[in-house]
Amino acid sequence: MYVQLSSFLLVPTYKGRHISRIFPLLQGRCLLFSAAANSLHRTSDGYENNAKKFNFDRLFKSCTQLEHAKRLHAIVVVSGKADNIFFSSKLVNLYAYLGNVSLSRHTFNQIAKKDVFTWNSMVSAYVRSGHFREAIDCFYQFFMTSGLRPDFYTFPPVLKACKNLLDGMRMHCLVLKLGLEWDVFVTASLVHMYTRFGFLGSARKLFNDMPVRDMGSWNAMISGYCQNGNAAEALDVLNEMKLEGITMDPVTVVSILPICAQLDDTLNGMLIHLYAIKHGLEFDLFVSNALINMYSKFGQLEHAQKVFNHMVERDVVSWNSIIAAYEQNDDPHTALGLYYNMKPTGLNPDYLTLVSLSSIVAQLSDSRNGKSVHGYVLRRGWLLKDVISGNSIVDMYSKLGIMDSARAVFEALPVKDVVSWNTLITGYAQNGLSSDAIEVYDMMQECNITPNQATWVSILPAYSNVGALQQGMRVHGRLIKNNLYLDIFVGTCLIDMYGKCGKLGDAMSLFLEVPKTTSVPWNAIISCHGIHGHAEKALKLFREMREEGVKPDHITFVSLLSACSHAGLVDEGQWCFHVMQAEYGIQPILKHYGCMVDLFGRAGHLEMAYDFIKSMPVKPDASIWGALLGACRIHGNIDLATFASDRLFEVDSENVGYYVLLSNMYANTGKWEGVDKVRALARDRGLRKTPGWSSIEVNNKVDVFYTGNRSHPSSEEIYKELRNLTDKMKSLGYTPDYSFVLQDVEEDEKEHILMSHSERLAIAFGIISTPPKTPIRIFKNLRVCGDCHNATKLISKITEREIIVRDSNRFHHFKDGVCSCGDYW
DNA sequence: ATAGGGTTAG
Repeated sequence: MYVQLSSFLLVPTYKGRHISRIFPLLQGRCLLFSAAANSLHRTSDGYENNAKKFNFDRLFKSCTQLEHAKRLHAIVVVSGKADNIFFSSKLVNLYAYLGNVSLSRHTFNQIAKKDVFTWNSMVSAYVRSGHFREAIDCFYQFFMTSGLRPDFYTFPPVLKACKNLLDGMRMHCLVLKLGLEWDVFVTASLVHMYTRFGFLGSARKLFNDMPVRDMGSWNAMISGYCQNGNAAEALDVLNEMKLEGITMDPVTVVSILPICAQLDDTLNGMLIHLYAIKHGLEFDLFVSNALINMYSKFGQLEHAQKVFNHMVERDVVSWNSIIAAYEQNDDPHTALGLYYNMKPTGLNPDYLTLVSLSSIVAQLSDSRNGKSVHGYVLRRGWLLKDVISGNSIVDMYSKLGIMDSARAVFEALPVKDVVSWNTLITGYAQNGLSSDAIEVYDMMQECNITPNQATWVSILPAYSNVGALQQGMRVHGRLIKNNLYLDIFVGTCLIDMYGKCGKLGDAMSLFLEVPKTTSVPWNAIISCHGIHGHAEKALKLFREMREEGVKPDHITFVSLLSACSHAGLVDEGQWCFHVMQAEYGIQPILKHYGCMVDLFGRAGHLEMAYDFIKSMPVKPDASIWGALLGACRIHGNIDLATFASDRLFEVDSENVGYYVLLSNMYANTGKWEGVDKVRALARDRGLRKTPGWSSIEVNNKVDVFYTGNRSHPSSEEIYKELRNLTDKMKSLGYTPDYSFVLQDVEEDEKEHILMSHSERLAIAFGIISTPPKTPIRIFKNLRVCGDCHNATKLISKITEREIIVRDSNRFHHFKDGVCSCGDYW
């Protein structure tokens, strides 16, 4: 027999760890062979003791690869043991354990006379390999056709396989019918089943009625509460357990740690860590993984890293956790380094590794590796199998600004959940493509997907961005119905939406309703007053915020400083800048410096602005020089402008706006060669002028107008109305200001160019498509043109309409021939 | 001989 078997059993890759413990004297390539042969021999010869010693169980457990299992199977067959229920059922289990359930099934089918153990093995094989549907089917086949009675070994796996409450309750009935509820394992499994479907009451009742509870029962109840986010109840059960003198085991610790993370309870988290050390659970794989995740959520990366370093054994979850820890705490470089360190360990990245990786490349703005990540996920088939993988790729492309790819991946997803939609909507909104965001949101509605908080938080800013007040109000109504409008994030978005759509009063009354414990809603309302030019009110709100003990953050001060600069409140702006550092210890960032330069410059204190730049402790970037340049344009200081623009282009700005600004200054002074120079520079750097557009919402629909656009259905009427208005304006003393025409063309042509600016097209469309005297609200993506500003004042007088124009900078409220900005902007 | 309860996420 030895000779016969040896041909099967040349095992070149076998890791001899388990076997060499059993056979310290036998080592080498044929270990498995010897052990198997010995074991079989003695068993069949009736050497009971030896059979136990060299038991097959150890051998089965030592099979770590499918090849080993197949060889073992061969031994069983060759030695005529294929009909032995024990060996065959073991093989059924083994194949399932090694991930090949079809071989399990095949082996199972070969068994002529199946007993309860055999059926149990098959059922649990399906469950272990994740084939829940098949497990349930197999169970019913067992129950209905085999003539055997399922026993208390059958139900724990079957209950795990139930994928909805109905299945679970049916099983519960069967358990009662078969009188198996006395078994701790069975009842604990029922408890777990009920918690999985959120039926915590039923679970708790079963748990309370248990006459005996083992560790697994306690853990089922505690983890049930934890996974449903019921931290308080989980802690109650934990205390009850402690009172009965039972201590936590690794499973309890692992269930409870995410709760500490969720509650941001650093103290208890560390106490449990100490407990784990004291009870020798420190090096448990699951415990360590859970600790890494918890410390990561606390933001304590050193602790997470320490746990990781001290681990004796690491699996994919360990690596995923430590990579995600750095990725989510804004350290993509370290995270990427860890990813590369993972490779040589021989562990294969799984889909969650790639989820982190996609976020890493997005944070690094690494488009090239973004494509590789996409390819990797695609090749593995994860994109089709798992929504989360797909969503993470859509998110990655959105963050990289490649919306076409994001859209393509989204379209190809076989299953889209609410997160998929949210990700795409947020992607468009964050990339400034508001109308695309709205279009996707409308599609989502048509597909009957129920939006959630994240949806509102991304669609509302898109509405405020194009001034879709009516649609925004519709969402507001819906939120009132769902009682979500007082949610701090949604509420803030609504405030922002009303503020940016010109309804400052509505923004304010909402602000009074939402909880105001953090700076978030305060920042929104302060910034809204700022863009409306109400700097005094913004300052008053800031004082109230201080009185209520809410700590301002750096965004609060950006809003305040910008409010002061738009209103020309130089002293107040300086006061804010001082308070920010002296009272709140907030170090100014470039945005704050930019606001200060703007504050001085706009008010005409160009020297002060320049001195301020020289006194800055950080290197000025393009936005700083851009602010100075903008001020120079307002106050016509060509020399300083030339100086500022030289500095500006030294720092290699990517912002087209500054090139346009400088080119405009040259154009205004007739220096066309300067214009050409700047345009060439922008072209060399691959920058294209942002096309100007204006939008207006009429009848729940947003219309967008580009400068000179004639493709609108009402184009004829719009130009007719504009010619009509221009005539009336001229009789009121309007003369076109050609300094805003940036092309070197004839005068007639210039007048036409001014008339077809996008803001004027939108206003004219508003006039012809709404009833007389209705207010008109216009949005412009760039700054409003100076000549259009003058013209709009007159149009508001001629048509007796309020015209509210929001540009990239602030609001202009035109009424009776004057603008709320007092021509200071 | 066969079983339950556990960590990572867009």
